[in-house]
Parts: sequence; structure tokens; C-alpha cells
Amino acid sequence: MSISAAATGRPHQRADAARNHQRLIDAAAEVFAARGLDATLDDIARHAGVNVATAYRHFANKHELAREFLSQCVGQAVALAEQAAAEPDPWQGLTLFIEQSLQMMTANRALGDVLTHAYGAEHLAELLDRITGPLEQLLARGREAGAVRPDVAATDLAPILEMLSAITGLSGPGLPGRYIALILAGLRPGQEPLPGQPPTEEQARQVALRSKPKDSSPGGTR
Amino acid sequence: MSISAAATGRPHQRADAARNHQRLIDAAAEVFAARGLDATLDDIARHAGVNVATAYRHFANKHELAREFLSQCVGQAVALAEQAAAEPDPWQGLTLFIEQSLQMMTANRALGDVLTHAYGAEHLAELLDRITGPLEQLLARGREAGAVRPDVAATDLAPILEMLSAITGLSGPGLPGRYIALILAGLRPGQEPLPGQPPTEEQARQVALRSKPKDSSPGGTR
Amino acid sequence: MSISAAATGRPHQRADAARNHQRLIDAAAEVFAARGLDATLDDIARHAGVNVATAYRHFANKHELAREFLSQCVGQAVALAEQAAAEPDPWQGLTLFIEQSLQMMTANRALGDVLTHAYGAEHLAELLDRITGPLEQLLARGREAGAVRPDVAATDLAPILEMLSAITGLSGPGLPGRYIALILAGLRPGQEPLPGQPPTEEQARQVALRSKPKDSSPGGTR
Amino acid sequence: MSISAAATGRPHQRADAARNHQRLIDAAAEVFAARGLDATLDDIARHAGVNVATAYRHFANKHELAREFLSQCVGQAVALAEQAAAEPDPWQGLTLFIEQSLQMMTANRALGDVLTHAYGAEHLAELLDRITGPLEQLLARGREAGAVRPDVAATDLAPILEMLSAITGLSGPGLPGRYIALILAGLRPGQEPLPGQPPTEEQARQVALRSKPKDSSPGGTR
DNA sequence: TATGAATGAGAGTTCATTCAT
DNA sequence: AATGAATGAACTCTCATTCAT
Repeated sequence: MSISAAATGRPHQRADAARNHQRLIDAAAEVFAARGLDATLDDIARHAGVNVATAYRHFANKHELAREFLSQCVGQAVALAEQAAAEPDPWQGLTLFIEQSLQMMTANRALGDVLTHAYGAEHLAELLDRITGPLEQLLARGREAGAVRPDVAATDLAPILEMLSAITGLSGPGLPGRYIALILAGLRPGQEPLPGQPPTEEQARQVALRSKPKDSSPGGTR
Repeated sequence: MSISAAATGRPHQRADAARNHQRLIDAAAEVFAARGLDATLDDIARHAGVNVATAYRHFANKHELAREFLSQCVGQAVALAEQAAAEPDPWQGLTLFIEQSLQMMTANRALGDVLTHAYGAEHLAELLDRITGPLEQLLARGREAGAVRPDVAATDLAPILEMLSAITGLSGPGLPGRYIALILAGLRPGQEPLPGQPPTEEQARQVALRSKPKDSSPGGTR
Repeated sequence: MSISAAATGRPHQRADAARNHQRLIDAAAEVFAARGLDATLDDIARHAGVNVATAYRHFANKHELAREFLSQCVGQAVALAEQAAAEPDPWQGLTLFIEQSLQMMTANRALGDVLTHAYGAEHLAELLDRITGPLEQLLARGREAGAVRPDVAATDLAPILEMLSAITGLSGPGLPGRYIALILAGLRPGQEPLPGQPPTEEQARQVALRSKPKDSSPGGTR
Repeated sequence: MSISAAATGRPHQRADAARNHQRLIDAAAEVFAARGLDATLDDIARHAGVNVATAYRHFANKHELAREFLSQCVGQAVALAEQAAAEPDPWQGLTLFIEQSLQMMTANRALGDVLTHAYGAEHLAELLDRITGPLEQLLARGREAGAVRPDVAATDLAPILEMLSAITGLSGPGLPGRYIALILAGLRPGQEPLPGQPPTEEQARQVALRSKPKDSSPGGTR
């Protein structure tokens, strides 16, 4: 076992293979972003400069590739949440989290797409799991400071982000920001209480499940 | 082409043809709603009780059918806007418009799907065109009455609806309503002004254009 | 519903479709015979002069095509058994049945191949079901007449035919016949009793199940 | 190529190489047996605990591996024939040979499979060559002793074994044995003479050649 | 006009075989 | 010599669209 292997945590991962692995994920991000999740693996592989079969050596199937890609995004999002939670001013933290999240989704339209597909469900669960802690803490501080309305919970942020992801396409001077502001305004305290209850984690997870029945189970021919 | 056709201004259309036309649109709505836009034309035709080839006699291709379907939705939406504008209390009118719109999109998941595809662009333009009038009027009254923040315009409602469409999948007691309330709260007056400007109609139209390059021009193989 | 439809028992089967259907089965027989069951559907379709997709309009998948083909063979085999049972001399009937069966398998090597695959199981069941009656009757007459050994049952004929199918490839003057004679000799009376019992229908059916685990369930990609 | 290689008459083969060679053949036997000849080389290599590429260092291609495997079986079969020829009672010898052969084929379903493929032709020739002697001798003694019908030759045993191989799948109390008995009965003397002549060695070899044209020449893609 | 049938162009996936380490 | 990785060529099956009745 080489040093680099120990470093990556994978046994005997050859340099070129590692490169291709990442290349494929990057290509997936780009191509998914450009053409949506319906992009063909062939396209992605070509984009990565490898043969399709090579893609299959690295990922069991298209689902897995999407999942892997999503998994990397989860990492970023968690980092974002933690960074936001570390912000001294909780309102600034919240603003930062939402703005950066939208930016992330804008830069990577595939993200919204993936979330919409069943692929996402699994990793969304992981994401929510790891993200709820820091965010809840952030909101708590915000509530105490009177900066955030008291009836908003961390799980509310999933639908909120999902909503914002819908307008990532909007281009124009400060345009998506306008709606971030709108929503942030709605999160301020001193307003009529929100109806209903914050979604459970289970329900929050379902935001991603608008997807096509046919695509829900891997193994489908298409 | 017969004389009567010339007389009516439309090519002579037999009664059953007209019936099939509508049947297909209805079937499209149902099937798109159930399976998303990836549903096959075969499915739709079968659902309508006709043959695929018949569908092609009525619509040049799948895009056209989707467009036609969207066109009918436009009608409903315009009606909705007019109904809202007629409401004595402008805030109630706005609330009604947003709630009913979401309901329409929830009942018909395809709508959100279609909007997301390039299909929508053309008809979205028409929609915005016809809807802006009543809504602007509604908002004007709201602003005057001090019920609505002064810096919101009718064109802002397009992104807002698009955002809400993203969470139609959310199920739970009063769940989508929770976020309608959040957004409505953000529309109230007495808050920090929104950054930027309301989108132009052109920009509002682009909300729908996140879509796949490949699908943008009809005639593509897939 | 046309007259021809009534005749074929299928609703509105168009002439060309019916032709293609049979062509495909014939092509399947030929191509399966030439290349074994691993022949591609593409090959078969090309051989039939149609597009693969057309093959898929007629048969849900490769399995179904093989099954359909086998089904036609079953018909022939049953006819053969009935013809043999009608023979006045039971020994002659038995001889005829075995000889003709072998001939059928020789002319159509695919038959043996299909039997060997899991495809066959289902239709083999049907075959055995419909064939056992006449053959048992034939053997009964043979036993009474002292022409056939008393400890042979109709279900013994399945393994016997399967054995013979193994040598259909043998070419030479009267060559496969030599082994038919050998087996017929073994069926004569006045010899040491055979060990064990005749197979149950269930067991007889299993002759066909030597096949590859992977191929046993339809839907496998290969 | 080293000196020691020249000395041994074989290219220098490291100990582990020789071990891998045998391991691969053993793995081939097992995997072919379990999954039929369609098993992938990857599977076989993994089963042998080596990499596919290593398999290719030892065998030019899949065909060669199968051939090599068959070659080893030939050895066993020859041993079997010699053992049978050494039996004092010729009938017992014949019975033993047939029973053990069937057992060998049952234990190793791949054998029948390989025989059925073109792979076998070459080695089958070798087999027949080396096996005919002992078996002819055995049959001669049987004929003299009046235990075996006079018109059966050693080359008849090839088709006979091939026939029996067809029912190796039969499971049930004493089930394959029942048909061995049937055939042995047919080999007894005092019956109508068999039609035709025993196959020439050339013809006997052809039993194995029912196989797929595509696969006959190594180098085919599949 | 409406239908049943046909089709070309993929899409996802697998595998025998070769290349680079 | 042996490995991990890469590849090209298939193969099965699907679907939007067109053709022939």
C-alpha cells in the first residue's frame, strides 16, 4: 500500500484512476448542469475524456455517479452551514447561509435538478442530518437576539432553499437577491405566526421527491 | 379544404376531431401530471383513447402538445388574476391569487414541469402579457391601501410563483401554506426596501428558461 | 373486425403485421438454429427484413420470441404424438414418434437449444401436459401387445428425446438412426427391469433446466 | 528468455506463474460449471485470485482457457477408459466406464458445455485418439464373452456419451441411472442389428460440432 | 381521418481484450 | 510477471416520429 493510497483511504488507487474519478464527477457536474440529469453517461464520459466503460468502472450506474456528485455538494453545504453558525451575528449568519447556498445552486444548476430527482433522497437525508445541528443553533441564537421570528425551525430551511433553487435561472442586476431579501424579510420577527408546524426531517426530505415514479428505483433502463 | 372551412376561418374540423383535440390535451395534463414531462406520447394517446398517429395529426410534436396544454393553463391563470383583481380587499385578492395559483400547480404538477422546460417560454410571454394588467392594478390598490409593500411589482409575481411551484410536492398538515404565509409576510409594507428592480417582462419570462439546450428547439430527436 | 381477423382470432391484425410476425418467428428459428440462442435480436430482425423495434412490437423481449417459437414447436410435437397414437401397430407408432421427433429437432437445431434454456420450461410444461395422454395410451397398447417393456412410462420419453437431441449434429449415412435403434432396442420387453421410477412430470420438465442461472429470469440484460 | 528456460525446454516459468496457471484452469472448471461457458473471464480470474490480465498472460483468450480445461478432462477420460479396460469382467468394465463418464460430466457441467462448443473439436480428436484403443479392446473382450452386441464399436461410445450428457441435469432417485440402464440394455447381444455403420473417428468428432459459427474461430469479439 | 405498424436513433450496460504501471 | 485501469464493440430495449392501410 503506497503512501498516496493511505492518504486517499483507498487501497492502491492508481494516479490516473483517481484523476479520472474526479474528472468524471466534475464532468458530471458540468454536463448535468448544462443538460440536466437526463444527460447521457456517454456525454459525461466524453466530456471527461474517457470511455463510457471507464465511467462504469468507477460508478455502478448513472444513479451512482449522480449520487457521488451530490455527495460532494453535501460536503460543501455542510461546510457552509458550519461557517454560518460560526458567524458572530446570527442574522448575518443566516443571510450568509442562504445567499451562499443560492450561489452554490446557481453555479451548479444540476444541484437543484438532482435534488428534484429521486437520486437525491438518500443524500438529502444525510445532508439534513448533518446540517440541522448547526442551523438550529444559528436560529436559536437568532431567536434569542430577536433577529429571527420565533416560529421558524431549521427544517424550514429545506423548503426555503428549494424554493430559491427554482429561481437560480433568473439573471439581471441583483435579481435573485431580490427574492432572497423577500424571504429574509418574511423570516423577521414581529409578524403573524406561520400556520402549521415546521416539517419533520422526514417531510423536509420529501421536498426532493417530486420525481418521476419510473426513475425512483435504480436499474430502470432509462 | 372545404368551403365551410374557409367560412369558419379554420380548416373544416369534424366534430370527433375537435373532441379528440380536447381529449388529448386533457390526457396530456393528466399523464404529464402523473409521470412528468417524460411521459411518452403513446401513453398520452392511449389515455385519450386515440392512437399516437392521431395525436400527430393534431399536434406537430410533443412540444406542441405541451404548449397547447400550457396555453389552456394560461387561460385559467388569467381568469384567476382577473378574479383576484375583482376582489374588494386587495390583500385578500393577492392572497387568493397566490393560494389558488399554488393549488393549480399542485393539482397539476405538469404545469411546473412545463414551465421549467423551454416549451413554456412562448406561452409564458403570453401569460405575462395578459396577467400583468390585472395584477398591477391589484398591487396598486394594495399599495394605496397600505397593505402591500410599495416596491413590489406585478412582474415580481412570476418568480414568486415559480418559487412556490418548487414546493408543491410538500405534503403535511398545512405545509405548503406555511411558505405561502412566509412569502406573503415578506410582501407586507414597512420593511427594508427590496434590492434591485422588479424584473422586466423579458426577465420574468426567463424564469422558465433553466431548461435543457437539447430540448429547446423542437425537432430534436430527443 | 374483418373476416381475416376473425379467422386468426386476433382483433384487427393487419396483413403485413401478421406476415412480419410469422417472418420473425421463422427468422428466429433459422437464426437460433444457426447461432444458438445467443443470437442477437438484431440479427433475427435483420434476417426477417424488419427493424429491431418491430421485433419488439411483436414480442416483449427475446425470451418471448423464443417462447413463441417454441410454442409453435409444441404444436407440431403434439400433432406428432397424436399421429403416433393413431398408428394401428403400437411399436410402429412409437418408432414413428421417436424418429419424427428427432427429425424435427434435426431440422431445427434451435429446438434442442431452446429446451436447454430456461425459456423452455414453461412451454415444456405445456408440451408434456398435452403429449403425455396420447403417448401413455400408445405405450399401454404396446405393453399389452408385448411390444414394449412394461416398466417404461410416457414421462420417460422426455429424457429419451432430450438424449437424442444431443446427437442431431451427427451426419453420416443413417447415423442418427443408429442410436434411435439402440434406444428402441432398450425399450423392448424381456430385459432386466430399469432401476428407479419414471420421472414425474415435474422431473421430466427439469430436463430443460440445465441452464445458466443468469438467464433464468427474463429481464436480465445479459 | 533465460538459460534455464532453454534447459527445461519450456520458457522459464516462475513457481507462482505455474501455480497461477493451474489455479486458472481450476477456477475455469468451477466457474464454467456454475455459470456455463458464458461466464466472464473476469469472474474466472477473480475466482482464481488473480487479475484478468494475468489470465491473458497464460491464455491467449477465453477459447484457449476452455481448451486447456478440456485438455485436462481428456486426461481423466483416458484414465477412465484404461481403468475400465483393466476390469476383468468386460461388461462391468463398460458399465463402469459409462457410469463414471456420466458422473464426471454431471460433476462438471462445463464439460458438456465445452464439448458442445467448437472449443472442443481439437481436443475431442485427441481424446478419441487415445481412448479408442482401450475401449475397442474392452468391447472386443465383451463381444467374445457374449456380453456385448457384436455390432457396436468403440467410436459408438462418443455419441452415446454425448446423449447421456444431455440428461446430467436430471435429478431424482436413481434418475440418470435409469437411462444408463436403458442404453446398456440396448448394448446387449441378441437383438436386431443396428442400422448403418459405427461412425468413423472423424464423424464421432463431429458430435461436438453443433456449435455457433460465430464462436468457431478464436478472435471473434464475443 | 384515424389506425396499426414500422423505424432510426439512441441510452444504459456489459465484456473480451489491451495498455500502462 | 502481475496488476489496475481503460477501451471498443456489442447487446437489449425504448421512444418520438413517419408510413401504409
